[in-house]
Amino acid sequence: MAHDTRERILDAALELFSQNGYAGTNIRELSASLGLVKSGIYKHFESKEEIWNTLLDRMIAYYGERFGSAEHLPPVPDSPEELVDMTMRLAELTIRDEKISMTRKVLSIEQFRDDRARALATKHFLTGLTVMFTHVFTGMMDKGLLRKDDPAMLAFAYTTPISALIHLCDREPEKTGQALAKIEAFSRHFIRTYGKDTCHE
Amino acid sequence: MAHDTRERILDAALELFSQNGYAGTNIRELSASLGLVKSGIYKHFESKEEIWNTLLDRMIAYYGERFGSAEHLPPVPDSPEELVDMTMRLAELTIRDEKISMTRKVLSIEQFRDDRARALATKHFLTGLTVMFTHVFTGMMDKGLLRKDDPAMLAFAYTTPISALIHLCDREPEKTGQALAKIEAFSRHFIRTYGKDTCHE
DNA sequence: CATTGTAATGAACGATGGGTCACCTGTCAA
DNA sequence: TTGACAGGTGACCCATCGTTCATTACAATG
Repeated sequence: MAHDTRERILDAALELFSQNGYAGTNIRELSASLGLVKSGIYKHFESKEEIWNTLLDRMIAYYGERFGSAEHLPPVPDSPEELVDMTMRLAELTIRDEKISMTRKVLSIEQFRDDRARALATKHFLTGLTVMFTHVFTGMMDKGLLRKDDPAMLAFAYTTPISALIHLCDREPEKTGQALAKIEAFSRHFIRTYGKDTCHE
Repeated sequence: MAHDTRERILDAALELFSQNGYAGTNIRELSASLGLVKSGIYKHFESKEEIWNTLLDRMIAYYGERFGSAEHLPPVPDSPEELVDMTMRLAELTIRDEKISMTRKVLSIEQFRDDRARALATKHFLTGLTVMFTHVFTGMMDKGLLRKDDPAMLAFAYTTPISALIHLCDREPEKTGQALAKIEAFSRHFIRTYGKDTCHE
């Protein structure tokens, strides 16, 4: 019970912060959204800022254990089609998972005023995916599925367009369908371009 | 003088909003940053919200006349090197121009709570550059500088990675040098991949 | 010179923000 | 049964928020 409320506060805070930002959220509506009165919050956190810092701690820790460690690197695909599959699974997950989506929104909002949010935003939006797909593409080149090229550059060229579409979904969720279709089209186009057997004259 | 102060208020508001967001900015520090007392603001705007709306009007109008009209489409390059040049000029401009950079920051912060900011963010971050480079690449294919391919897809694949690096510069300005270098490297890599005479076996 | 209008001031206002505190309630261990 | 304590309540505190207003400073106009 004790722990439960603390977790519920963090959940609600993430939701509100991802909509209105830290400064745009007040303790009254935060507590109200949990069906308790505002002073109740202070039994679990000593200040609004502590809620924010705890939330950031969680986001940083979650990201670290989920994407930061080597053992969570995805398996190297055995065919171009498997790359598309893997990409789509990853994209759908990261778009549809409410918590991950809200985390991205919060980072978008707070990245310019909080240094830890700034650093995590760069990981989330740029370097994380690039590192992951550098590994994937290195493996695919070894297997002869991709032509020899700079895997880090390919990873960068592959993940940033997808990332842009993920951001679009955060901003305009009603375009999720189109965005996913575009991700798939892009993924196939990418393979057509960089696949081993491809030669355009 | 009259008009001047109004403009200075808008400039200062853009700067503060881009750092702390609309909710995180108060009229006192806004007026203080202009060397006047807070009530002075209300001779020029009737509310904080009117400042925000005026600022958004300006951003929307500026974007429309700057990137929205057909006559502002860039000339089609006559060589691959010219594409790199044009890209670098555009990137440096958009990164180093304080007002444009602050506009992007504001849109990042406010995109989830204001519908007009949401729409403008999608233009700024995604569709604007794509439309522009669809035109460029169509022209380059006609001139035989790029292999035949879907120009919209190429434009998407070309502009979104650059856009990601521009966002990085907004977030971590000290990385501007590396980011620009990476943009150039990416641009050259892109041409090596899609240039007409290229054939990887 | 008097007048008129505009920009700026500083004191004040009500509303709302985050945070505190004394109190109540139910649970559980001794 | 009792006592301690965690979790929740409502009244309250004070700083700060956006905003108003009577007044002043001053430039331009007649």
